[in-house]
Amino acid sequence: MKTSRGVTIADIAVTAGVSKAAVSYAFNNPDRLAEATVRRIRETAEQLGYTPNPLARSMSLGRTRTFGVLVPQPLEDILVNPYFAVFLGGVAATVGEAGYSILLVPPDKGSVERAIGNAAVDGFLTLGLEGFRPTMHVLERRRLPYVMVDSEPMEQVACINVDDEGGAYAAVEVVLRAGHRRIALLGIRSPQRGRWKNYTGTLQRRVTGYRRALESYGLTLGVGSVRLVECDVSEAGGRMAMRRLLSQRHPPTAVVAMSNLVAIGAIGEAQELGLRLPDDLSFVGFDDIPQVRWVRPGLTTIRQPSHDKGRLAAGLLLDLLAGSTPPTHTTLATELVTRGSVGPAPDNSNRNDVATPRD
Amino acid sequence: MKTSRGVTIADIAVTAGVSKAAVSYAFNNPDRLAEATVRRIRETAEQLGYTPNPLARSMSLGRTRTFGVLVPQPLEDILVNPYFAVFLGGVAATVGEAGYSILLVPPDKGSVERAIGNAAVDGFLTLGLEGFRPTMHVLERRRLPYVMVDSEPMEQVACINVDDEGGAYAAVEVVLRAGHRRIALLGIRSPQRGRWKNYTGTLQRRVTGYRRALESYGLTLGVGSVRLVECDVSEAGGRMAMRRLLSQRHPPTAVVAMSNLVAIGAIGEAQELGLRLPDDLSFVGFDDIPQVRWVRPGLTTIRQPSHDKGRLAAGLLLDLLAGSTPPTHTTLATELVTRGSVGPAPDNSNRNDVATPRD
DNA sequence: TTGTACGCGTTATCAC
DNA sequence: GTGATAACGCGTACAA
Repeated sequence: MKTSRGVTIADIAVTAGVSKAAVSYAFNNPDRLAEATVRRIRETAEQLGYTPNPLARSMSLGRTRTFGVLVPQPLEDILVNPYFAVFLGGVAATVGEAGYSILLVPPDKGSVERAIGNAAVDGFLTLGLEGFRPTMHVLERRRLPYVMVDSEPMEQVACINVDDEGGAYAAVEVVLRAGHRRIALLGIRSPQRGRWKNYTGTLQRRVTGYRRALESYGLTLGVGSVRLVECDVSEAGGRMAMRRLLSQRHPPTAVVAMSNLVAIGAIGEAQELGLRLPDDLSFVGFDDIPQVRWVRPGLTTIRQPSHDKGRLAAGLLLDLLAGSTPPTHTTLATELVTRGSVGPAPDNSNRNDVATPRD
Repeated sequence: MKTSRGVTIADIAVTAGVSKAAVSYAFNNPDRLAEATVRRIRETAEQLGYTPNPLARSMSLGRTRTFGVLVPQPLEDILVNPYFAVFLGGVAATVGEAGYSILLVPPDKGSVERAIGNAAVDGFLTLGLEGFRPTMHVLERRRLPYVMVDSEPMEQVACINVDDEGGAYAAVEVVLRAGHRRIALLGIRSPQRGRWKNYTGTLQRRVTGYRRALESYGLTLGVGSVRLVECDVSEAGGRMAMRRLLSQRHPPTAVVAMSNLVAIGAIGEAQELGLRLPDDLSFVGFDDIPQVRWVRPGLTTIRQPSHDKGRLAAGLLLDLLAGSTPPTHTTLATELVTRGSVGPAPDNSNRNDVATPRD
């Protein structure tokens, strides 16, 4: 039982003594009506406190002027990372000009698929999907355009990615060059639970970059003192991982993280445990969150253009919607930003390793 | 001309040889149908690649399961502030459990009112509205429940606020106690363009707190070397303001900002200009963004529970929607967090002021 | 299980 | 040139 049926176009039509169509025209196509009629209709609408029902309008028009941003984790987990805000800012900048809104679409009771089905949007932007097969299937079913960001590039699917492999390669190369051989890679918690050989998309590309860099120095991921540890993408996740790493027999002398947030957490933990940076421990991060410049020592990091990713992805989605473009693939460059968090490997830190550079 | 009319409930009805109603029941009320029928309907739905249209469903049910978060500025401006992400995280935590989504609602071509009209939501959360009268009018028209956060408390309107006045008082008191008399207050760019006597809501409460603290030391805002400067809520805004302040004849010895982001920008600028903290210049911030702990020296700040604001606001909106609660007002406490950014006023810094404490 | 009214605005078609 | 009529979009839910 509804207590207050909102004022509808029909109410105005009756009160003003015109048809529903006239009311609609008075707002959307005033030229078709006599000026006096338009005025009268608008006045009665004003008096009755009429507000068009956006749902009904969307229903008729067949579009919502809303884009869904699909994320694979609960929003409260993702929002802690400024990286997401930067990306979203890029999306918003492009989408806002076109008069579109942004619907945040986290998993519904753990299911990304269910969430897709419930979202009243004109298209989707997906960010960092890992197990993307079933998700894509549902996306295709909805017959809505979508752009995948940070995923595995697929034929006929619009994708925006960055050069993760190159960035990852550069990140590890930095510490290898500095003489480090006991290296911990701080990954991102994934459905694969550490089995990096099963990675896809962004994670896979990064691991490939790591491995290539390691191999050029004769090292192998997972062998000896080079290991990959998955952790929550948060400061706490970095701290926890760091604590575990430092409690081991041969703790790493360098830490390469897939996320600045994780790197900063790890740095905080290391510092609180009395280690000095970069003398005792070196760090490399990944991302370009603006706040990284607040930390001391400066964090050497792989910059990726998150804001541009958002802008481009949103622009591409608008193009797809307009039907003016085929689904394209774009890969943006990453860039090594050198600051103070990487130093030479401590003396004698490599006594357990025989690896030497090949090149 | 549509190229691909999506599969609808009617298509399935025809193919499966049943009525539309049966199809609907097969998904939402299977017990009313024979098992075999349900199975047959679901199978044909599967084969045809049916996806329910969320718009049509919302239309029927009269609810969208979406909340709109109304912000008074373009999203890309607001998203740079981690404060917003924290707030949104609180909203998401509460709203997600209830199966609701979040629609971000920035001004549409500069108009908050237009944006309200276009949003297909069940209710609104507003954040930091300044010129709120016309906005409220439009909100009321839509006859949707809404909760105002960081605004001027109004009768019959659900509001969540923090003790801005107390927080502001404490912020200024800290630097007054430390002997500072040349104090710059870094405000937030508002439609009032610096005329703080016209402030309402959060800004008004903060200025009131500032003034009360100043008065207890015989100082007056806007007189002598105590001034309020509005600036963009961003690091750049803080930097710009700081640069201007330091170029004046009698630069401040203490800076009290309404935002940590602004404070950090100002600190960065001051440091780059060769000033040492807190010896040459003291700073106090406002907010509780997590990343504030990354800056050195530690920023003394007024902590406000942004995450809780989001949680409570969303919870209140859910209650309003359920009709189980009247619109209530809640004020959360603020708290002074002392770190290293406030030091004693430099000697002879007060030679231009005669003010002394009264109490 | 079915038929059908309903929610609400848009727009093509038709009449004056 | 003005305005009305009615179909449409798509699922839901009540009466039969």
